[in-house]
Amino acid sequence: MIKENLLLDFGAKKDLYSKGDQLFNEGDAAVNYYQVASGEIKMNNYNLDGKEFIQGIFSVGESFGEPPLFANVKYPANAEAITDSEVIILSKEKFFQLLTSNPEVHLEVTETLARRLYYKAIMASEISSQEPEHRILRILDYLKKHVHKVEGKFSFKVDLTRQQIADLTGLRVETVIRATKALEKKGELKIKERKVYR
Amino acid sequence: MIKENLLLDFGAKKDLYSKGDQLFNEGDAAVNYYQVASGEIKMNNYNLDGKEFIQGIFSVGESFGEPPLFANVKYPANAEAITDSEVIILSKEKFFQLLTSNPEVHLEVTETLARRLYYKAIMASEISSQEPEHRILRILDYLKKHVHKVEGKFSFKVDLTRQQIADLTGLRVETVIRATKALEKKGELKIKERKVYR
DNA sequence: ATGTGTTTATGATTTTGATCATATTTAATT
DNA sequence: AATTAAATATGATCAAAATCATAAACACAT
Repeated sequence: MIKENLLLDFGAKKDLYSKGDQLFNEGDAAVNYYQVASGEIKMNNYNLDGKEFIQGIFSVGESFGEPPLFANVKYPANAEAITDSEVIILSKEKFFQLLTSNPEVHLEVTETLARRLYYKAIMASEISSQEPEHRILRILDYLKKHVHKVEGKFSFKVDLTRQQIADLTGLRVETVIRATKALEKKGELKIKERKVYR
Repeated sequence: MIKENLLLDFGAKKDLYSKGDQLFNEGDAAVNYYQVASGEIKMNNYNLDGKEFIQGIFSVGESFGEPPLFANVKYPANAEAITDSEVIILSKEKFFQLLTSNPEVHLEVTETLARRLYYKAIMASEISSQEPEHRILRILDYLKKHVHKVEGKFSFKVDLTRQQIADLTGLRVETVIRATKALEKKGELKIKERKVYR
């Protein structure tokens, strides 16, 4: 996260998006730095049979879509507003100016990328093989520990639908529903008013 | 990749590893920057049932294991020499000194992380759902385009065993063997003297 | 209060990749 | 050259998740 004032100093603008709006699409060239000011943005892919895969969900303070700015590649996924959202946008050129004149911010950005890489590395190995129950627990544990940063049993209320969990894990809704029930029976998680707690 | 001389200037040392040697293990704290001088290093995980998942394979000039230096997390995977290898090692402190006094190198490191993130993003969505043939093609196409950087049909000789392809995609050897054969029949790839060409 | 859409739920069936077993070919080692 | 090990190959069976079908519960808008 880069301080809002600093971004505005370098000419960033705030944009409003309504639920369902697309910010950019897979294959687009990357020309901006994006940071969530309010609401939630998801990055996702749709594969050939129309099935969605959610790369990540970004909330207030989090940036997204920076890697292609550095790597000079096209966006590997789409960005879509999950809820009505405000997003701070800074052009690529000005973003790099900002980094050059603020090395400590550059280091923070690198750290952000490193953290995301860490997440992807873990998910890659978990998703590749493990059974459904394993995949679900790993995703939930990651969100609990690294995104929402809460501790204690069942202290994390998972604010995702079964469908979204499916899209994060590459499973099917029915499988997620059955697996979460099985996990509740095993005491790995709680289900209260249809919401999952971990 | 950071220039060897620059690394040595900052006090880096070269170490020799024999095929099969472990450089670090999942869960270890990250204390060094690593860069391959010769040979090949892989980073991998073993899941509960002993199945291997290969996070990446790094050849001469490539660095690995940097993210945890920035993100202050434990290694998410092991590092093992695939062949006898020489590796340049620089301590975390000196690595950061190097970055601070060489901002352009820092930018290159960030770019490396960004590229790897791009790869992981693509793989995550491909691996999550697609059928085996799809997964294999995507991995091969990525290696062809982004790692070996060759163009033209069947111009890329895949220097991986069927087992390694399986470990990269999260599939089983038998599945990879059958899928590659099916792909050859479809004209998507060539098999010459047991080697796959894409 | 009623209707509409979304999310969760559950059973039956199908499909596909994993698993098991075993064989053949090629490469490495003595 | 002979032996051993590694990699590729292939058929048969099994298991598990996807798929299909359908229903119930809930959220919300009118």
